[in-house]
Amino acid sequence: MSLRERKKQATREALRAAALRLALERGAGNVRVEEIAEAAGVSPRTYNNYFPSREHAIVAAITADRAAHVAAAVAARPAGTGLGDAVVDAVAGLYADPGDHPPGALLMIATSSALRACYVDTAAAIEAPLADAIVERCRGVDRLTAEVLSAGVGAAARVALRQWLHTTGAAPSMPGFVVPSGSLPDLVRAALTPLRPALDAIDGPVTR
Amino acid sequence: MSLRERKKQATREALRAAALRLALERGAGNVRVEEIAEAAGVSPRTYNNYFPSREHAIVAAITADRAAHVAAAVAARPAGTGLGDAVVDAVAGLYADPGDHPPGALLMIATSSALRACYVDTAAAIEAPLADAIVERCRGVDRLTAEVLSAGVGAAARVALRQWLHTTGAAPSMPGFVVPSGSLPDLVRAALTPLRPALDAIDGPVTR
DNA sequence: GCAAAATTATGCGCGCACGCAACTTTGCGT
DNA sequence: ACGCAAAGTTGCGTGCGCGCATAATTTTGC
Repeated sequence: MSLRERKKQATREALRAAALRLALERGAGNVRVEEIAEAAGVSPRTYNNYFPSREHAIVAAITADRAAHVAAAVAARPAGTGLGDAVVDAVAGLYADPGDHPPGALLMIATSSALRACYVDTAAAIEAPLADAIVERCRGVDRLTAEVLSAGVGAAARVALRQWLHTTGAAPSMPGFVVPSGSLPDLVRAALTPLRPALDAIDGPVTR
Repeated sequence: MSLRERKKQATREALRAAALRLALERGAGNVRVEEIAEAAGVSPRTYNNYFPSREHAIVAAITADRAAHVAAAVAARPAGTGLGDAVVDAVAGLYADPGDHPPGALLMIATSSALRACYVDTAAAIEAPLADAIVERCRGVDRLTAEVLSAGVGAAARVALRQWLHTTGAAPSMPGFVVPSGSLPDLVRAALTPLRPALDAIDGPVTR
């Protein structure tokens, strides 16, 4: 990897880290782009060369590179597995890994509506690679079908995310008291279930 | 209806009309919010009390109230019809009606990337009423399933819209030369087809 | 009718996103 | 080692979205 790309990734990571740290320190709404940029040792203008909005850097510190994982996870399933099982396991697995998130991060995201919207939208990032993974796995399907199914999966994930964040963060009256109300992976699985007939109709229309 | 609501609707309509007219006259990118507001006889600040962004007023002049139509269209299908037929017909019917759009309007939307994104996002507006219509029609389904299915339908519509706008507007080299590349309703139907197994699995799991 | 209450319109200010035009750094061939 | 083209960074200016406080307008209660 060239020096250029290493520097870019270093800057991106520095911005992510600075954004998350500052947001945790003083609350999501009290962080200016200028401050994030300064903490990362970079110009305010440069910040928007890396992230399209103020919230994206904070959320990116948590979601990092989900997109790449999905495609790999779908491709990693044994060839005998049905599309439904492969996709559901892959997507649910995305949200099963706790990662190294600072404990208050998800709570903060659930609290701020702007961050919620941004976090929910990250589910859209899995659609394109998922479509590629589907056409790669099931050669018979056309492009439109693959895109519709992956968009449907993304939409279901968004519904699950939204519901989870809503029930999790909806406790403004008593701060510090948060009930996860069920694990996220289970909620994602439940949200994906109504789509399984559509998924399963692809690769195994006669296998039953 | 009270005087207040009538005035509000009049203002909203005036803003829509002014936005569309100005955008058609001098191009989508050469219209400032201030000008739209002035043409509608209202303060610039008031504009953003009616529309959240500059593009929304323009797009709203075309899409108007799609959301209400979907719920009505789904509910209007005979009770014997399956959920799949009802939803597909209702959504496809939305885009079949040519309406009274000025001829260049859709071309303009297809040309500007910002307007494209905004127009595609309007498909999300049908999700909430569609979810309501689904729980209304099929009493057995839980809320999560209805929301996931309607979100999937909205996602499929977005894919269709995006593809249609892409193939329609992708002719920057030869302006004025536009091939619709197939009717939008047919494309919507095609995009909804992969989801039919999921839709049909709801109300008629034993009817086959 | 009229004054209080509720709702809406407006002005102001701030921060953000981004196009544009310099300027600086990096990669690469000679 | 040198220089040039490509890529990245920065400052500047503009328009936008919106929170907030205030004025104008409609509705309500009497």
